Amino acid sequence: MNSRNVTNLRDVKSSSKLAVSDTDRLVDELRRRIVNNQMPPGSRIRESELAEEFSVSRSRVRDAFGILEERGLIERIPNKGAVVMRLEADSFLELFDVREVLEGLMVRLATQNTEPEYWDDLIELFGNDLEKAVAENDFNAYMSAIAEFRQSCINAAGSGTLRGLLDDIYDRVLSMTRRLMLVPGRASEGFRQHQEILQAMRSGDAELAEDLKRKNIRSARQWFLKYNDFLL
Amino acid sequence: MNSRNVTNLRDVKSSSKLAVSDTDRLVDELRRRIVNNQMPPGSRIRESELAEEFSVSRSRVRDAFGILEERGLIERIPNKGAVVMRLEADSFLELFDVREVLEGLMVRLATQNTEPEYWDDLIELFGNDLEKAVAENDFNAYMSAIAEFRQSCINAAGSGTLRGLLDDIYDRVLSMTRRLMLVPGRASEGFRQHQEILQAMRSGDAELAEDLKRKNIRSARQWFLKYNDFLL
DNA sequence: GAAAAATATATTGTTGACAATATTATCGGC
DNA sequence: GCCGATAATATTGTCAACAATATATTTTTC
Repeated sequence: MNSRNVTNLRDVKSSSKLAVSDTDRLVDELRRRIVNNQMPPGSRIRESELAEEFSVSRSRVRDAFGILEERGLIERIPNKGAVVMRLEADSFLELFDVREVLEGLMVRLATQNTEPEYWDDLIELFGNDLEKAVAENDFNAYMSAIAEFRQSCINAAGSGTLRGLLDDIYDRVLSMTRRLMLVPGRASEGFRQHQEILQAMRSGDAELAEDLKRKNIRSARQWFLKYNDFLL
Repeated sequence: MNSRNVTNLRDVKSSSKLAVSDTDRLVDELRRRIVNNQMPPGSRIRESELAEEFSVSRSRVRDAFGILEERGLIERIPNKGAVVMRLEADSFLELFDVREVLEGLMVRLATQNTEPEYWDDLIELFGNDLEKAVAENDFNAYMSAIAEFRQSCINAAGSGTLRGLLDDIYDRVLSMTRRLMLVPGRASEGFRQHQEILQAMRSGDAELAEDLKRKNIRSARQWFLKYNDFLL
């Protein structure tokens, strides 16, 4: 967190244009590459390479590495260098556990803090068109819809603390989320679950929404467990 | 999270003796000073001062600042320096919200992963002696008991991811926890709640334990709300 | 020819010097 | 005496050279 309060780096950057340092840019770009699997887990990253590519001094790269390390995206081994963190099955299960409670909290707060109409746009987004797209395996459309849902919820929840925690976790599970979507049946189930959650939110039932969101993550966890041989 | 997997810095350091860098030591000491209010919120911290005091180069201090910043303990303002983060009432309420779900998860997992006997020591610790101590306002005894409870739960839960999140939050709320203890009635209520939670854990009822822990945090939140004029 | 030792190379870790910026002190005008 | 401009100081930000460490290569020895 930089010129920031309790919320984390990205928020402030997106809300206040100025003061994006070299380090911040580096962090952002490396984060992008990691979550897009352009730098797959286990990849070695050399400081000097990046310094040259981005035309910055090695110190900046070093600072960026420090932040990425603290976020759990890379691992630094003294005198050996940095490698993209490799997540094991255990870690994913742990992440599912914390996601269950945190995303549950997210939708509860979001529901409590908004008028029912706030959700109409999302309900429309999760309508027949998207259902068809999901049925036809258009995962990009589904992914961006999920992302929008997530973003709207975080904004509505209005907790910088929660946003910070969720953002950190999100980076670590994104690639897995995408792979999980490929498992036959998972996407359409997830779609339906999101519809149900949105209905609960629209009707203002925060407790129900929380419960449904938790069930949603728990079911994703089940699919992961069942297919983790293929997913990891 | 450093030469470390998903867990965070402190864990690894405490489990593997070697490789405690200057930076790590600095982070630890500064963290201690901040949570003990030796450096109260709003305090300005100068890099060169610390560099001299610890006989390290300013770069190390800088690295440490980066980590503390990412953890939300200090705020860095470009070209102006670092100040200890000042938490507002809103932030505390946000922290209570996330604590509620995360500590709930903590006791649920802890209960699931242990044999009933695991909790006997803690149950004894939270016995008549401690009750008397609390009644006589011996807050140090109570604080360390709470800390032990917490640590046992985290260990039993066995999730590095969760531990990392809780540790981060802990640092930010410790000073508030201590102040809240001074409010007449809060300490003894908290004590009783912990006894109940321990009973639930001892009997293996994970769901109940989670529910009780959540109620525990929620009641702390209520007290905070009621007395925040005095607490902040 | 294989294993061990010694050398060479590459990469990370650390530092102190310098540049950029903000804060404080000084001075002159009214 | 007070306000604004300007200089002096202090503090953070950046960098490039050097040291320490690990890895790869070559040489030596049996």
